[in-house]
Amino acid sequence: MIWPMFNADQVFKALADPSRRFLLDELYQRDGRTLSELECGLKMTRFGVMKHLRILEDAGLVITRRSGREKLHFLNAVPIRQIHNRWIDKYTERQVSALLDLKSTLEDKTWSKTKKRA
Amino acid sequence: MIWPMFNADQVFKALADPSRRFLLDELYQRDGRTLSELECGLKMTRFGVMKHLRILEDAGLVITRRSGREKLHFLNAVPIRQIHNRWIDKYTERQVSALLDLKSTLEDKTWSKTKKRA
DNA sequence: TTGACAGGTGACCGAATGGTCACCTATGAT
DNA sequence: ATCATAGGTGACCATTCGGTCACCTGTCAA
Repeated sequence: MIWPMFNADQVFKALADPSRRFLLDELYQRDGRTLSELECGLKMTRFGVMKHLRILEDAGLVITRRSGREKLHFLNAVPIRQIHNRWIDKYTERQVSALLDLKSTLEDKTWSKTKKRA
Repeated sequence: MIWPMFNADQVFKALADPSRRFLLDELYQRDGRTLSELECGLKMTRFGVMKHLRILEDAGLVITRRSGREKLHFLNAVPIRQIHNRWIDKYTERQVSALLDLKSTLEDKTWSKTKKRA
């Protein structure tokens, strides 16, 4: 059987750049975007965006499909989950996720939904 | 209320280096190690390891406690879970984690527990 | 108290990274 | 056919990053 095997180093390196995380955020919000669409959100030339998308694709965080002369980009969450599983076992997961659920509940009550992301 | 707020950029940058991921692996296996203990596992001078631990600590991935002239290091999984939550919603989580559980089950049956990590 | 041991700082250097540009290929509309 | 549009490549440069070293601080034991 052929499972897509993700190179941990590539995944982490890919996630290390804020522009690439922004691209993942965009795809998380809506899949299937083209290079030109994704280019709009970043103050950067097309070539920079292309380079970033290439790195995300090589890492397996983004999957692409050609459609005519366009290239559609899709988010793949599997490598993210693998990162999670590396340092969080089933037991710890319950504690940590409960803590963060509580945190977001409190934030929604007291403040507005302000999310600070880099 | 004072919640420990993690800077996303620091966390991802911290995770981008294989030596630092190795240090987290070590602490995941057993908490409360000193610099000297952690130094042994890496082919690097003490100063390099110290720099890496500093970066992990600043990112909130490692928490430290002084004990006499020693400094004990502990793994903190919360930022890892936050990464997870950024791109994996509750619905996707079920699919992805089921997929990875199946994957590891199959691997345990067919092969031995070989883990390739960078 | 003095020496050995655990930890810490700032400067420094080679390697890797982010971003741009000149230039090229392929697809679709007219 | 041809021209605008979407995507792609390789070289190049400034900045950042990983690692080392000379040197310093603090703590425990004899």
